[in-house]
Amino acid sequence: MESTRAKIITAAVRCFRNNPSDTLEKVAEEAGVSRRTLHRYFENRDDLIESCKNEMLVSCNKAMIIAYESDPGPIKKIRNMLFAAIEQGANYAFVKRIYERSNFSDLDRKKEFESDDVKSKWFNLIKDLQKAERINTELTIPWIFNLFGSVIETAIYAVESGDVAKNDSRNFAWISFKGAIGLNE
Amino acid sequence: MESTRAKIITAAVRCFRNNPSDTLEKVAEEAGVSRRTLHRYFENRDDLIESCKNEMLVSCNKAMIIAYESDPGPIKKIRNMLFAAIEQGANYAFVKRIYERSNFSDLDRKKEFESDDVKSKWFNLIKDLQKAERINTELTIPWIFNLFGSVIETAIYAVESGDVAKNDSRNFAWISFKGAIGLNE
DNA sequence: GAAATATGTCTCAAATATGTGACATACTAC
DNA sequence: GTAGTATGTCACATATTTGAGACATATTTC
Repeated sequence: MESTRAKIITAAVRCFRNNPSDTLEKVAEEAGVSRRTLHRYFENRDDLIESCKNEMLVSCNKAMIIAYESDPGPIKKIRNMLFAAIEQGANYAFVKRIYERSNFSDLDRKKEFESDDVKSKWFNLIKDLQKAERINTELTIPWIFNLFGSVIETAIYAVESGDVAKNDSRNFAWISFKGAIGLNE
Repeated sequence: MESTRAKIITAAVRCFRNNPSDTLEKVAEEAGVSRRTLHRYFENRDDLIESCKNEMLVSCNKAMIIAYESDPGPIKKIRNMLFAAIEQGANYAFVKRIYERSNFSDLDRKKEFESDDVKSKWFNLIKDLQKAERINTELTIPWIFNLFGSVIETAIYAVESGDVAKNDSRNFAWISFKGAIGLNE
């Protein structure tokens, strides 16, 4: 059974993702605990958000590292990382939004995130494919990185909104991402 | 010279886009007016947000209709609509986020937006291209629609974050979108 | 089943955000 | 320059959100 702490974090991620100003009352309700209990685990709002960031970052990184290592081929690696991120759903979306919104006080953390193992692995894969002219050489790597995140977010959102069936979504995402960077598998 | 009302709306769009719970104090400051003045133009927070929605919707729709009509060719129409949306920048991003976040009370408006002229024009363009097998037939139209919005948002964000130069951004967006839907120009 | 731990309920104080009135000042039109 | 309009400043009432204490109740552990 999920710990109370974990339940609260899951609830907070769901809430804050839509609306970063949801009240702690609502988060507690969503988690099925009282607000008083929430305060026993998290001193204040910032503490809660900080905890969400950390946990989600760990969760996403772990999933993507596993995906990275699941196949020796660079293209399969990238595909599986895409799938893993989509599978993370709300977790991934939360991290992405948080860093989009990040202000100066978050810059250190952002740098930390950016210099992260997973990201550099991903960068190297793309760099090599571009060097080998397997993908479009007009596009810059930062653009491709942003695009990768967007396609993932689109896939997550498309399912949540009911626009696209869950099974279709990850396939569409891969087809679209491949095409977008000019990759012929 | 921009009217005070317009200044406030512009500021509100910028603020609420990052953080929908920014205080009215901050919006006023961003607009360079006092909070008291803000309240003279907008009864309350809801009134302000409602006004932002309306104005941004009008602004985006107008820009995209002009783009639509700027060229007889369907592909150029789509490309120019993409460019127009990117050009709208914060305006477009605000509208997109608002509707992603929309709850039940917004559903009517959302439907209104969805049945909108611009969207149906866009849908028909894509539908025709797909029927003519000019673009990938595996992908569904709702997916392509979501993707279109994401690519636009990516282009806007990539410039704002400094990752990609402004001139590159819209070209990258078009290259990527074309590729993503399998369009050969 | 007793002790320890976790959670809920009720309560309250402090902080923050909001809406508005009263009046001063700046700007515009004529 | 004067009337009229727009805006700023200050003050204040109200509502909301937050954080925590005191104590009851439930759950776990031994």
